Amino acid sequence: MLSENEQSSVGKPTGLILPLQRATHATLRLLAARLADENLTPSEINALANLADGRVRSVGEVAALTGTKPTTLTSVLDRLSGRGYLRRELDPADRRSFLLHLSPEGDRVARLARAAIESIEEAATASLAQADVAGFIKVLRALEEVSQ
Amino acid sequence: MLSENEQSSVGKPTGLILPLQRATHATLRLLAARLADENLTPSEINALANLADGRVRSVGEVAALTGTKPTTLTSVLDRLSGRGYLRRELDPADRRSFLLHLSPEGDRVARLARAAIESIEEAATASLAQADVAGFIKVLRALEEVSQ
DNA sequence: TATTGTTATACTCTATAACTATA
DNA sequence: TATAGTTATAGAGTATAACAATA
Repeated sequence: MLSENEQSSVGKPTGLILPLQRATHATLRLLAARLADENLTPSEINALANLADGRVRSVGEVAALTGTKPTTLTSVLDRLSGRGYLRRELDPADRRSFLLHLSPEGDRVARLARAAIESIEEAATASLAQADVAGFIKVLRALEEVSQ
Repeated sequence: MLSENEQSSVGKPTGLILPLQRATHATLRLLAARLADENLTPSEINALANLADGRVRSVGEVAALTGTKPTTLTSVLDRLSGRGYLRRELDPADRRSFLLHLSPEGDRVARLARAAIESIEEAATASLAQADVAGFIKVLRALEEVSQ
């Protein structure tokens, strides 16, 4: 008899994507709850967290980092911009493109988002081996790669 | 000087949740594209795939498996039911609860969804070690657990 | 001609609150 | 009283097509 994780023959990788979506939903909800004071939606958190390192990025770059399309980002950026968290500035090097600049207040919230994310990550991986985390990242990258 | 992925002290697990969301977006889109003939949304695919093993489940159970709330599922189930893919049947053991039964056609589509998922999983993990996949699952479970 | 990003548009996703039926 | 699930409602997420500006 085989256990649930070794169902069939050799290393059949069943049950990666469904748990992936489940975990994404769960972490998204927790994240929004932890940041309830800032009243941020998952997409807003995601966008801010991807700008939290202080680097200026274009809309397209943030779209790629969040895994969405520029068109999806527009309304998110509108809201963040409306709150004064960031502003769009024409890229002098390519005037079709906008560079996203965080305001000091936006930077504060972005750091908060990043900290909340790291706190969850640390809690989750505290009792796991480094090799497991490394495997996690490898599989994630592979899933991304085949999904391009 | 430290690289971006080793910012602070020891094995700080930075960069799990952001890539998680990115990979989720990417796989969701690929999945919908692969199943374009069936015209299914990500949530419909997710629900069906979680019923594809032929087991009868309640709305609440599928909600837990997909990582959403029952209220979110209602419209998804309405659409699937409207297409004749499943029907809600009162649970005789608890008449507040509905059991979800796939029709033969629903079962066909659910298997298709499951197969598409497995195909992506196999492509992604083909060149990875079993230990990496095992680590992936462990981290996923841990993230879910701390996010309850 | 091709690309960046927005606008217009159309659905889907998501959840809270209120409700019904059952436990 | 508590729980399962729906309905009503409101807003956020998602993408395609059309467009303007720039490359």
